[in-house]
Amino acid sequence: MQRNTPRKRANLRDVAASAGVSVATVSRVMNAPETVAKATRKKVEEAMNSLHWVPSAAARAINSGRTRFVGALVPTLDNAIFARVLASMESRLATHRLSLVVATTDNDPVQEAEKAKGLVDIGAEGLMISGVTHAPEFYSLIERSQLPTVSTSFYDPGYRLPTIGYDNAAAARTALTHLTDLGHRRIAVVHGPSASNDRTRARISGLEGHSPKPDLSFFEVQLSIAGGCEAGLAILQAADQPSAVLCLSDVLASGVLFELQRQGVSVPHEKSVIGLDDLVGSAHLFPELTTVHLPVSRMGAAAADAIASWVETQKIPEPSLLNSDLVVRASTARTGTIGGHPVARRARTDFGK
Amino acid sequence: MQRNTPRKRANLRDVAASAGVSVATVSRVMNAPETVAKATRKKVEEAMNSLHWVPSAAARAINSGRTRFVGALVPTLDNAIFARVLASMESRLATHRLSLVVATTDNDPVQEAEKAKGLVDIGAEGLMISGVTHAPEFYSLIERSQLPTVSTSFYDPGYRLPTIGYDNAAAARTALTHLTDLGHRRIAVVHGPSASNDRTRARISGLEGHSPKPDLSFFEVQLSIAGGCEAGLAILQAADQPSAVLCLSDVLASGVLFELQRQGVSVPHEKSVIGLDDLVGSAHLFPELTTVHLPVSRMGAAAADAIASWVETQKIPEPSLLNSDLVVRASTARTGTIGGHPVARRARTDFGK
DNA sequence: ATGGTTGATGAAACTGGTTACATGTGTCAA
DNA sequence: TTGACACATGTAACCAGTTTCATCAACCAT
Repeated sequence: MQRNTPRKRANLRDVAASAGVSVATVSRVMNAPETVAKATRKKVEEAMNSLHWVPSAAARAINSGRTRFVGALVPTLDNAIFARVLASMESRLATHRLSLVVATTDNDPVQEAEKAKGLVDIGAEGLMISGVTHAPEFYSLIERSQLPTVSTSFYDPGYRLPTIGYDNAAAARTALTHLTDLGHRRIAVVHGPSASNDRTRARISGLEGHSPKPDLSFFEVQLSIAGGCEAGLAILQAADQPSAVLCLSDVLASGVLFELQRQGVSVPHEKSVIGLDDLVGSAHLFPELTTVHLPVSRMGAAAADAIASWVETQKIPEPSLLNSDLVVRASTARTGTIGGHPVARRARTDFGK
Repeated sequence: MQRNTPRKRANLRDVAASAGVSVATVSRVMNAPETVAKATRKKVEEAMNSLHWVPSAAARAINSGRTRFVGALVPTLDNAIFARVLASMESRLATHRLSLVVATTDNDPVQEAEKAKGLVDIGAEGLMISGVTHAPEFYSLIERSQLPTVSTSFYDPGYRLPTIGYDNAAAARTALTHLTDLGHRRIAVVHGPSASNDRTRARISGLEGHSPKPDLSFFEVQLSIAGGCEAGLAILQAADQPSAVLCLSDVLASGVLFELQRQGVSVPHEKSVIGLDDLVGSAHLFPELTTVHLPVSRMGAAAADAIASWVETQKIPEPSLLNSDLVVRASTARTGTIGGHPVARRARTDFGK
């Protein structure tokens, strides 16, 4: 029973005519109801209802100059880390009565520039991006449009855009130090594609010049659980077996963990594994993953606040460094310690029939 | 060196004046460059640049009647399943030159209605929602605004909105049948909050009246890995130990898996575990998770297409049923079989130093 | 009765684009 | 030389709202 009337949507004038008032009065009913006489208001509201009138967002926006939404450009939604950032950003933006438009870039600066253009075209009031590397077209776009844009996932007060993030190099170093503190010297480092990801490069660079100097071997795989599995297998087939695996991301660490178990290698007894991110699930893996916590929720909220205030006050927000910290759980142990770790492979006790 | 000029953004008239042409010509340079003489075009482009002019999306929208973005209302971004749906939706929408605005509802119909209102207010051209249960205000909103809205994550051709999804009851039944086929009769069912989630309820109802009739015990926990762990522990403490655990979601299954391992219970030897969703990581867990695949990527893409076509042609799309299928992996085994499964706890072979 | 104030409403200008239509110029065939 | 026509450009109306300012009636104090 489709009503095929190519019904032209009613507009404010139609409502005004139908209610027998002026357009100004209708507008007032929307924006300042208390200034309209009760009887008049009622008439207008009835007219609105009977015409199924919904005000045009565009027409409002043209007057206020505000569209009330901002865009976020993230590499992918498949990594829980970005989902987390967006989740907290979205909820914080909501408190500023702002909505969030999401665009994924697949780590490709060209796609990023295109999607950014698309966001500007549809009227985004601000932008959130991830990482330091972007296409020249991207920079010229935000330059000419003077669009409030904050860059996240890293911290650099000297960057051309305000940054809100953590020190990736330091986070990686924290993880490495934890391993060397536990006596590990031969360490496998698992990381995602470094060519297309500056944060990965920053993390790798944080491993340089460490003292005591460890013997690092690098494994580059796709940034996914499957990639982690792949790395886990490759590590086991290497000539010199490392005593610990340092994963530059928790998803990789999860994959490594699963694969080591699959291959019968006990963690942390035979090998320690450390991650970096601290995803919500990481605390519940088996064994519970030792990792470096990255404050991504706070980062999302901070980015939301920064953009909102920039949009509202026109003042460029200060860059902000969020600290990351080591979370020691059950997947790392001192070298040479066999069976000594309290949580790992706890014997089954009194369950079962 | 902030330029504190409270610079009013340049508009089309300013550009026209600066270039010494009419507004129509400037507009043409934007929309039909080939109709403008080369020299003129150049003049105009220079004026645009020097004034840092970016056309107002709102003003464009007011003429075209199009804002070029649609909204998606999902319970949360923290569950990988919704991240997946949104990811595929976003990329498919991009092919229709549409952007995606994301709003989370936290499974709360009131929040959902509010956020929906927000999306309509900022001009969303269409909406995607999840699940069958919504607030009356929500329905009246989409009714009066006549907003193209598709409902996902379930299938019901009789629903008031077109649905694009799978049969939740059937998917759960598929999982259960797999377990009974393997000889399991005493089965623990782990699920998320049912009160606030109709899909969970549908899945539970799919378990009813099964033949052969299994002995089911239900464990309701938060829909998270932590919740799964909790359920895993609770199951082990139950009086009658089930031989299999049916999780109505893969995140729960992951948690159960981790916890069982932590407690020294071997899967699938001592207990089989089956999930429902088939998240990308599930294939790589240890042991690889047997689950029922839900075509969420296809669903996201289908929803994007449906909304796009509805917006463009004004024709209500047909509801669409996507089928789900069993994916047998390593976490389930026949009852009574000890050590017989090929993948589980394979002995460590020739690795190590 | 007069003037001042308040409250409710309307007329019209305005936002920043698009576009129908009009105008003016140059080229070419008759 | 003239008419036809294409091409480039301009004028002004238009989209759907908001907002300024004016108007007018009612009320109250003088």
